[in-house]
Amino acid sequence: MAKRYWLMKSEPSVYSIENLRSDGTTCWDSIRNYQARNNMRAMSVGDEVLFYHSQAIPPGVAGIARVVREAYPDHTQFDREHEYFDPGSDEDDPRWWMVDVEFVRAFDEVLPLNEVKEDSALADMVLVRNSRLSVQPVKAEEFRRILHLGGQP
DNA sequence: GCCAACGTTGGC
DNA sequence: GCCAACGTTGGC
Repeated sequence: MAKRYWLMKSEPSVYSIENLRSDGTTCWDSIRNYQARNNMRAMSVGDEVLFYHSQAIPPGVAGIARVVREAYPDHTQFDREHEYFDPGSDEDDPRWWMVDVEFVRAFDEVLPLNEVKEDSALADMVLVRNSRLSVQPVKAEEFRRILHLGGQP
């Protein structure tokens, strides 16, 4: 399977690219949206991820991560104490899944969403067309274009 | 804080 | 299966 590309959103006040830098690797838990979950289940080890800061000033692409573990059940759905506990999920047939990603690098500066929106080559990005989806596919040429706009080699 | 866009729930 | 009501996301 050829390498694929994705974009994953995180609120930096909760978990930023700098948190990922210091952790090295993290599990992408607490996703409770079927489309986002399906996208995570389609990921392969080695796929590259644009790490996006939402609810930030400015919102935008903050860096790059890489998938290091394919989808496995999200433990938080079974944790009664957890905010995203899901009483409807069966341990033998879990509803929610997550992947592990590792830090690759941070952009020197966040590439702001408005610059993405202004770039005609990126007009069809899911990010531009459906601003709500938190885990989304990115085309190879879109990924390359984002890196270019973000000042990456 | 507002609100548009989207997703989910539940009555019928 | 439709659709109104409600909830959430996320830019601004």
